[in-house]
Amino acid sequence: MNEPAAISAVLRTLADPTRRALFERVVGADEMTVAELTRGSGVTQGAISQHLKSLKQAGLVAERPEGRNVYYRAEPEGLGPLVDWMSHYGVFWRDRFANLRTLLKEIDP
Amino acid sequence: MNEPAAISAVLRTLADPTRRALFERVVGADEMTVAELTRGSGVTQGAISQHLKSLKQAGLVAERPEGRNVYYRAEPEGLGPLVDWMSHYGVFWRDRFANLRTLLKEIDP
DNA sequence: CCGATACATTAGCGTGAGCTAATACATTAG
DNA sequence: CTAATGTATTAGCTCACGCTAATGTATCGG
Repeated sequence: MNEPAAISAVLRTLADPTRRALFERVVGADEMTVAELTRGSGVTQGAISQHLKSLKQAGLVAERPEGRNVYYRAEPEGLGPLVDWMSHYGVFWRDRFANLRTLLKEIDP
Repeated sequence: MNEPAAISAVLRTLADPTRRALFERVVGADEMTVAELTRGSGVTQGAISQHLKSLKQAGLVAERPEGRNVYYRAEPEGLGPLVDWMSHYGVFWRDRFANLRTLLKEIDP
């Protein structure tokens, strides 16, 4: 996928609150099954599968089938296009760089 | 606006390709009128005004009326919620930190 | 004044997104 | 084998979105 399309895909995918919440839950855990993700989501299992399909196509999650379960995990590279796109507007980040600095130190002191 | 709503607004606003292109053009210049932004946009002036309204409500642009012209400029704080949201997933950035490091040095050597 | 210009707003149209309910398919349990 | 469980897929509904065309409003020029 070329970059502009990737950016559109990531933004469009994360724009939906239900789907973003789903992604955040996947991020929080190492792996989760569809059934676990359905519980407490407020929507049907079918809807969850559809959202996971979108997230997968956007490169934000990956799946690992095991028996009749399918475990989903977050995919690091998925947010890459968004990071790259925002890097283009780095001039706007200056007010927020305290956060980034903290983050940098925490990861690579 | 509370933070979750702000994130949704920013993501939803930037998800549309036409609107994102509009934002990128505003970022590229200091200020632009609606007529200038309409030229080469591929859509009607009315559509541009609608998109600018969305961008304004998301906090991504600001306006400065002057006579019968209205000058639009990019608004730094608008991307803040998105930066904050992504900071939460800093664990995913490691592959991309070269870019951020470069950016940091460039701004505060 | 009066026509032209710049922008905003509205109604209406077409399209796509998200949801449910139902179904299909594979796997496990008994 | 049969029933139950986990997941994906589909059809169909509703609704919001982006667009155009048209109109409204204010400002500038002659």
